[in-house]
Amino acid sequence: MAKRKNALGERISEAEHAVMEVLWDKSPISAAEVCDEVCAQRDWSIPTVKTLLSRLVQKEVVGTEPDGRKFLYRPLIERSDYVGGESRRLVDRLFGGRAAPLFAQLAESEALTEDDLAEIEALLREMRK
Amino acid sequence: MAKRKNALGERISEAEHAVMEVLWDKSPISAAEVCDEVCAQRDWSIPTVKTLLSRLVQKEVVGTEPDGRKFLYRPLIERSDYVGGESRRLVDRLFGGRAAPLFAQLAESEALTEDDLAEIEALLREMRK
DNA sequence: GCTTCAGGTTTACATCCGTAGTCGTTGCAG
DNA sequence: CTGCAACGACTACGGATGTAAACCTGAAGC
Repeated sequence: MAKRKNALGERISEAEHAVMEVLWDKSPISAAEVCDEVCAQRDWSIPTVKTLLSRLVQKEVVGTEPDGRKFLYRPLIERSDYVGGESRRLVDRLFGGRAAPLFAQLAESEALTEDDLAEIEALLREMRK
Repeated sequence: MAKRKNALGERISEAEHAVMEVLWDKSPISAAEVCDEVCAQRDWSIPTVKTLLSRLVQKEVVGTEPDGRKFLYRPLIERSDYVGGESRRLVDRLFGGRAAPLFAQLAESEALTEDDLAEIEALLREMRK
């Protein structure tokens, strides 16, 4: 299946997503700084981070700005857009586009904490207003 | 990265998932019958379906039983387990394991229909009991 | 100036995924 | 009995992904 969309067109892989999270959290930053954030957790080396960054730049979801002789990277897409897209993809693929069954599923697999329930109730009340 | 290997261990790819859906809907059935269900929609040929089926068998999420000359295939995992796992993965990866932000996200991106809201409200009331 | 080092660009390579073709066996129509 | 058609098994192959080394260039230290 072909899937070229807009700026969010090229899919972001899981490893790339880890890099995006760092950039969403703090940007613009250098490749080395990105590595500081993730290399430990994911057990990566600098070259790996560099590769992921250039792939993200190619996909036009990350932009660069020169800073002396190096680059600083910053995300070109909003985290909420990415997260929204992924969520929708899941809901479409597994629940026929309906959110309620997803909710039911989470409830059944005990993935909902008391806090979650309270928050969701609050959101619902909010939306009802 | 971690690789799980038991029943639900090996990840099911998107194409494989399409085959699983057929099997969850109707099983046990032959490869040809699976093809009848999906080859049109996904524009696949029989060899493709056979490949996907054998990969699923290798991953031990689909089982076979001989039926004369051929095999009948049937899923070895519950759809709800798969769906639950995928949902949880998404929630973990994108929302720090909390379901409420996912809900908020869906709300914000207008992925919630009036019906969804009503159903979720009902579910909430149910859980409160 | 020459060496070193940091940083980006290229290349590498194994695996997975999507998609499909070829091979070998064997029951069945002649 | 004999060739054929149906199956499953094996093979193929390009593209994406995870992971990383090799290489090039220019700045910074000595």
